[in-house]
Amino acid sequence: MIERNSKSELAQNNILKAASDLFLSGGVKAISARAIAQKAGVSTMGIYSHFNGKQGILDALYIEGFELVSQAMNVDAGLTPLASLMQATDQYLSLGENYEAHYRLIFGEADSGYEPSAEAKAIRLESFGKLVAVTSTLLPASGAETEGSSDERGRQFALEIWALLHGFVSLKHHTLGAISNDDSPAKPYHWNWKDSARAAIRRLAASYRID
Amino acid sequence: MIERNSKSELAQNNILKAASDLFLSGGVKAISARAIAQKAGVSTMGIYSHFNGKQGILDALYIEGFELVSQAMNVDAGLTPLASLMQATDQYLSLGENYEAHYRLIFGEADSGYEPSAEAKAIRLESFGKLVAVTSTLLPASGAETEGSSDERGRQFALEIWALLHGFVSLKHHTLGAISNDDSPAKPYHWNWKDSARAAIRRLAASYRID
DNA sequence: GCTGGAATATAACGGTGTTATATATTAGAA
DNA sequence: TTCTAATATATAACACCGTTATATTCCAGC
Repeated sequence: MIERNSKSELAQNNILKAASDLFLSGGVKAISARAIAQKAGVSTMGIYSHFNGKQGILDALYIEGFELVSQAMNVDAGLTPLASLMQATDQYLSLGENYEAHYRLIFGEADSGYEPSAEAKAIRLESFGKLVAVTSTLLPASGAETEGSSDERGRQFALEIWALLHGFVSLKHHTLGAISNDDSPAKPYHWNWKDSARAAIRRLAASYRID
Repeated sequence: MIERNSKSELAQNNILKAASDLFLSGGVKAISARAIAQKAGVSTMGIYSHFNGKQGILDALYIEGFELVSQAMNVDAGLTPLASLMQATDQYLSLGENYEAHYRLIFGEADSGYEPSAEAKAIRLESFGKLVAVTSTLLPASGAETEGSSDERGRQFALEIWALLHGFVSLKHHTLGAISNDDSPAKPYHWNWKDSARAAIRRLAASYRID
């Protein structure tokens, strides 16, 4: 029984590792069922018996991606609210760069036909819940009645943070990649997209009176 | 000569109209070469002789999308800077909803293998240039030296506007769609993603002292 | 009317996701 | 230990995809 589970689990682990490796190096185009099966040393039917086909493979990678997003929210203890926010910002921007394949999958830029499973959707909702919880602790106590309940204010803040950061990462992938000059000052505008994103986050923090 | 050009142009127009119609109703999955050819009444070879294949079809749709983005920046004359900004905001958010297929294509959520042609990239750069020009006119005169040149300040503002709006539209497509309640108050959080985006833009405008 | 270039139609290529079918493996019961 | 049934696997095949080779048709110009 143990040996049988080990063999089946071994096949599953081999398949997922093969999928992750191919995905990190070549993106979604690199993870055909045939390519994964060949790299994992199984038959294409194994992708279906162990993982519900491409759907299961993409779900697993999607969940990996949201685990990375959750990890980006972990900051050092003892920092000021602004320092915490800036550290999480840098971690998120680096995620968008260093795990580009996972990032693109999360935001639908990998396989337009992919629809996350219920389990995968639950994990992304958890990620958003964690974001709301973490960013709410950064907000100063609110006094003004017009700003709505602290729950609503916390969620609006979380949304603005995420929309702004994701906006920069996505624009970097599709529009600004041609004009960002992380490495080359010869490009037209001569600016750094990450510094631009950091400045935007600082301005947002100031508008919420975080310092 | 005229009749022959008309016939060739007729074929091109039929192909592009077929592609746009299928794209608007079914997204990128609906625009296979065979489906477009059948709907346009030509052979698949016609997609290649008139349009350089799928590349040319996607380029044409991509350009349509950026034309829509540029149109979203056209606002009524005589408005205050803040009213102009809010009108453009509403137009952009509606674009993300009503032309979802085009919007997804622009931001790489349609066909991960698609790389815009040089012509298409030039048109998107024009779009960004227009955004910078339009939003710069909304900024009050800057006095503080620490805020950088007015060109840099204008571009940073344009980027923040676009990152924020695109961030909201993209999150709506992929994460917040499950929790937005445009139509149904039964969903968990009971809020309106567009109102949230508007509030974020107002806050950003205030931080740039636009009113 | 003929010729050559352009356009078109069709079938085929090599890829994809998926699975039907045959075969191999293995656990459990007798 | 043997047999059976369930599970897993390997292979080939299906239908679809983007693309194009090849044959045929159309048409402009001489």
